[in-house]
Amino acid sequence: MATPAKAKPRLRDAEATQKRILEAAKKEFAKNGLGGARVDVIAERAAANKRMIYHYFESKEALFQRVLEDAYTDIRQAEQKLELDHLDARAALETFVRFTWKYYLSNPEFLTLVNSENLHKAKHLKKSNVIHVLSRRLVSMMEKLLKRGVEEGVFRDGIDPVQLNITVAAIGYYYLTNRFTGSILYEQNLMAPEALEKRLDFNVETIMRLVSS
Amino acid sequence: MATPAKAKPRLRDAEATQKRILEAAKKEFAKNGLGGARVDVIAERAAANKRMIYHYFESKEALFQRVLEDAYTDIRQAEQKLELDHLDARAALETFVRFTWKYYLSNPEFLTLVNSENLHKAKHLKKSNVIHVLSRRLVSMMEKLLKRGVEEGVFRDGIDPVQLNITVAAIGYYYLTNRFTGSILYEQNLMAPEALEKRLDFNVETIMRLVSS
DNA sequence: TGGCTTACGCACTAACCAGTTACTTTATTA
DNA sequence: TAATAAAGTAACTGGTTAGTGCGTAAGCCA
Repeated sequence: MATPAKAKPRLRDAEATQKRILEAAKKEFAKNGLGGARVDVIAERAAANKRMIYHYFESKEALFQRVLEDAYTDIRQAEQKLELDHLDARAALETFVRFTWKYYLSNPEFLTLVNSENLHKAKHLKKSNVIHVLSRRLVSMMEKLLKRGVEEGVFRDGIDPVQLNITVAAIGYYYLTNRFTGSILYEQNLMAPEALEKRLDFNVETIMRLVSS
Repeated sequence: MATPAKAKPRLRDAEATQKRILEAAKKEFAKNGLGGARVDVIAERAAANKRMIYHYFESKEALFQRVLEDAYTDIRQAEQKLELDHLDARAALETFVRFTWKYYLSNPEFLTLVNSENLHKAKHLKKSNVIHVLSRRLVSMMEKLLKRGVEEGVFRDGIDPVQLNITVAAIGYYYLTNRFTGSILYEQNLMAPEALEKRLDFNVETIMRLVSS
């Protein structure tokens, strides 16, 4: 009754195995980077045989590309679900800043995967076809939001949506991806609940002041 | 006359060999991360024997720690050389923002080394002793600058110097470390001279608006 | 129910790589 | 100048790792 779709838990389930491999791979790649990740570890954590990884995903690098694509798809889909049109421009932008922060905070693997991909000069993302459609939606969302803010008289004119997107990402991403070195340099636990709250407020302030007319 | 210190270019020069190893290691670690870096490659690029690396620097990880310490020392020293006290608060802060950007731009290895260290949860930086002194100087520099700005009546009161430091770093660091994925996502070359200039101006604007009274 | 497709697993290999052993060569100093 | 310390080298080792060959059995369909 509770699980109508998967009536019989098949002993052999290609789809489920692939899902387990992808999930394990995301964790392993995020933890150790592409180079440091071990295929054997992925197989073990997926409760699958290593042979299966090469059966479903050609190679370690092809698997990494798939994990990366899935990660971008996930964040871009979550952004689209925000439905910022229902809010006035200022509230919408603040919602977006808070969302971005929370997404990074609850999906730290995303940060590490992106870092790893940049270490490899984005060679895997280059091969991907799904990426462009996703990010175009994000830019046009920000474009509309900025235009609306100008019309409402609360945002100044002429702000580049790409620069703003990058900045919103940057102020959250940098803090969180460098949380370990940051905590040592500044001699405080940057991941303490109060510290996180403080940073999010600071980020909202930064963006609001940046766009305000 | 031109080189008074090193009269005879010795065939065997411990100091010079160590320097060559450190320089080669910085490049290799920055290019491939700690895990992806190859000790043999470092030895070859340093025109030294691999045994020398273990003679001077115990292990691969100890060498990485040393490279990382040197990198932090270099940027902190460069910051101190700015002598921001000679400028009014607004000019001083703008100078600092522009310096930070230019430093990252001309020392991209720094970004990758820090990323790599965070992938390893800052385990090497934890062992370091020189780091704290360096970063305390940076925070107090920003503290003084903010205080001066308030006294001049150009900055608002109550800005956390650590948050500001993190933000100045973030808006430059993120753009540059993610230049490869960014160029694909936004379908433009983020490293084109005009794009770089545009970003730096945007960053100055972001910080100035953030602190303005 | 027998035949065929495909999910799955064991055990291997070829290459790689951090670190070491045992040695030679060069410079310094008693 | 002989002794000694330090710089440098080549070849090796033990462990690891991405990728594979080959075999087994589960599920599907005629």
